[in-house]
Amino acid sequence: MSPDASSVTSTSSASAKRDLEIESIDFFVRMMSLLGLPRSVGEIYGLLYFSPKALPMDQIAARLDISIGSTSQGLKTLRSIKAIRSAYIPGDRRDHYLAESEFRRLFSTFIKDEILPHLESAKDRISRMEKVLDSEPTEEKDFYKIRIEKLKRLTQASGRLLPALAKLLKL
Amino acid sequence: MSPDASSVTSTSSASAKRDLEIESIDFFVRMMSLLGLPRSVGEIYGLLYFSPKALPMDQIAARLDISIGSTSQGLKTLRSIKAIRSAYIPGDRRDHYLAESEFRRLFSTFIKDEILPHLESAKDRISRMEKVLDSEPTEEKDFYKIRIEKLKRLTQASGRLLPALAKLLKL
DNA sequence: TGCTTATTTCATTTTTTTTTGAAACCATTG
DNA sequence: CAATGGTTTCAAAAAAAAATGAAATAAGCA
Repeated sequence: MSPDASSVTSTSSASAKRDLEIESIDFFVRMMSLLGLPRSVGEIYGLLYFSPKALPMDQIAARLDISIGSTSQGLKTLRSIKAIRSAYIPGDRRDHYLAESEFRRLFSTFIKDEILPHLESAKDRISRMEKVLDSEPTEEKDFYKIRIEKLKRLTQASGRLLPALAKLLKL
Repeated sequence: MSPDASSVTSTSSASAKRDLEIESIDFFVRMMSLLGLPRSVGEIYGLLYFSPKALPMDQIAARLDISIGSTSQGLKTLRSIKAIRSAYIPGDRRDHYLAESEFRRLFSTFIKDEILPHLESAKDRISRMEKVLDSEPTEEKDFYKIRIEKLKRLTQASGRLLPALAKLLKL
């Protein structure tokens, strides 16, 4: 029964805002978990996405009822994938955060940072495989050759497709 | 120094095969974890991918040194995403498994089974948001309207792009 | 410079996910 | 139709991932 300490600044329905907020948080928690990011990261982004004003860390933690440790970590992650940016609020020492609403760019960053590096190391691995196969006389050489060839094509195709996709999303 | 109990059926270098196997397992463990699938699933697929002959469950478990419980579970997962198929070996009661080498199809299945359903529920959620926004007079209505609009565009774009991508991969 | 407030870091705890191993179940065959 | 071999299931254990909370650090202000 304690009154909500957070600022109720408007005369308009707080519950409508809350409803939207909750749907948004729910939406992004799922979305982020699809990208393998922890729940707290989705919660933070979801909250910021439907917040008309930039929010400082302590308010984010309070509204979501998570620790400031998680919040700090989550904000760090979101900064690293450029999903949020901080806004300067005069007369307030705290950093204030806004969601980068162009969510598609986020995917693009994700592809670039999380997927493409794996592809790079895949290329190295395939070279190693080819070297092994050449170096020793192995039965079923054809079988192995074909499999390696298929892996190679897969990584090449991805190496072309993903950057194209990333570019497409950035627009 | 104990002799390897697993079948050494050929005169060709077993170590070359082993090397390829290890690289393959390593490769697919990473790949599958990118899709959020457990390590054991990647291991099994990696082993099968570079196995010229179909392997029964107990041999898979033995080679990977994992429990038959994990193996059974992993095979079930791989079957569900059509990443493997079983081959009938006359005179042997055990099921034998082969990797479906067209790995791209696997992505396609993944998109269809794991991502598109989320998109469906996202549409419902957005309708709910619109209803909330219409029902109550809220300040910053424009802000919320724009955000909902952006979400809508995102899901619509994905709803078009992903099936197209899935089709492309299936070829 | 020292004081205060904000933020980060990180060891510990909690939660979630994955693996194990044994029992239950199934299916073939002698 | 029992016995054997193969597979699945699932409760418990182990491992991995995430969240907490408090100490360390940084950063603005008097």
